Amino acid sequence: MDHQFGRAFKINQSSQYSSVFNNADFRVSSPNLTFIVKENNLSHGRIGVVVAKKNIRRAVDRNLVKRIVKESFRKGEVSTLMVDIVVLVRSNLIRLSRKQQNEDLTSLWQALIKKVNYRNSRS
RNA sequence: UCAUUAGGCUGGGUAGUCGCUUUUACUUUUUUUGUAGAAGAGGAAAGUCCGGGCUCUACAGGGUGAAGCGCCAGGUAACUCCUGGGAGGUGAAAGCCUACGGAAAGUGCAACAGAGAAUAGACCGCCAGUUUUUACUAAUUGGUAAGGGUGAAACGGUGCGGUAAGAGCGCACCGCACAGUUGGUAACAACUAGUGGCAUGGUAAACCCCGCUUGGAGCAAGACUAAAUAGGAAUCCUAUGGUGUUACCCGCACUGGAUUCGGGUAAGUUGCUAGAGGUGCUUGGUGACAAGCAUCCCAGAUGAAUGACUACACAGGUAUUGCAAAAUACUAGACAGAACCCGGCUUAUAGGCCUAUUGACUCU
RNA sequence: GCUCCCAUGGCACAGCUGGAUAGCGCGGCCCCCUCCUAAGGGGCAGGUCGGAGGUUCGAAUCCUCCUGGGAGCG
Repeated sequence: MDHQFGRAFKINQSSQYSSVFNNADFRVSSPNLTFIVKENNLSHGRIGVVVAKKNIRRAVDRNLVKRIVKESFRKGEVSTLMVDIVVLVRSNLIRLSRKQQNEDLTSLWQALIKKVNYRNSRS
């Protein structure tokens, strides 16, 4: 499997972010994370992580969370889906252990894939 | 060996897999893609508290105001920083701390207590005179700052003389001020058969005075490319006006301005990392630091690159067992992430290592 | 990147040209009033003035450094 993760896989403009926020197709969430999802016309998925300074105070932790989320996005199959994903992070995530974080993420990815497949089969 | 104090260094390691950013070479018609290689967070990157560089603004002119600093000498691009020295405070010592100019230019402040709180002050007390009384008792007039008491603070201290009682009233010693001499670049220190009888209480992180420093804005500074170009309509105000110009006035430069309607843009490149640079050696200096020589190129992201997983060894923490040594299990964790760049300050910081100092104990 | 403000009982505020018992309203507790409640009246508790240093005889107040919260400019 190809595990590339270049700049094309990131959402990197504020207009793109706001379009996802305003025209979201559906959401998937856990107590610590929320995924906001919108279908796109590209051949691959894109991801952007939003971490509020209020939720996670230290810059080290904020960057670490972003890296972890992107890493799991890259490893999984979600990057092949044609969706834009914005991830909102809550303050509890940093208190969990690394294992729990990964479990939380993988379960959310699976739920997301199910929803996308369901929508595709209906249309 | 234990404790104390001061200073410095380090800031987990090795291997593998998958990724990220920049870049070099090759590949490719250019972009892209691919292959191989190289580089990729800190001592505080932090707080934004000071000082500079750099950029723009009249290359900043004058005045008022405002802010900061304040023993002396040196270092530095500069500083409110650093080094060395002095003075004061503190500690048994090594050490540590100090916004450390002026209260003899002026103004103000000092609650409560106390007689009196700043051109001193008679509450008790002491002494003298007068009157009175059994009384050295009381009253009154005056003298008196030695004693008591108040307070954070009471207008030199101790002793002797002196006196009605007292008083720098006189003397000796101490302290203080001034002067001189010596040492020191200086702050300052030491000394004197010296002069003065003592004047000058505290507070300037109260106003203030003196001296020194500071024009303002900040890489979203600024420059360029492309696009849009921007000119249009209406109304109103006016060359004693507006902008540059972020305290105010003058001066200087440029110039008509404001509101509404409708419309458009907000993309990229550069600035951007060769620097008061790093490393090593030598020389000068007590030191901060400086000079010379050699050598190296060492992060440049932009919803923002340095991460994840696995294994091993070492040290650590927690729990259990154990007299202990140790064993087993779990855990991975110091503080923390560059955003134009430097010099400092301040704050956060697990564990480890090194050097010196002082004290105690033991041995030789 | 730059600049400024605030923090005082449970809550919202005053005191900030230094002077000691830190005050007011709402709330809490107790008592009175009422058949009972509300309203009304009386009383009580509750504060190391965000933290740490410094200046001063004396600091909520002045100065310095931190912590937390909020606002503005571009």
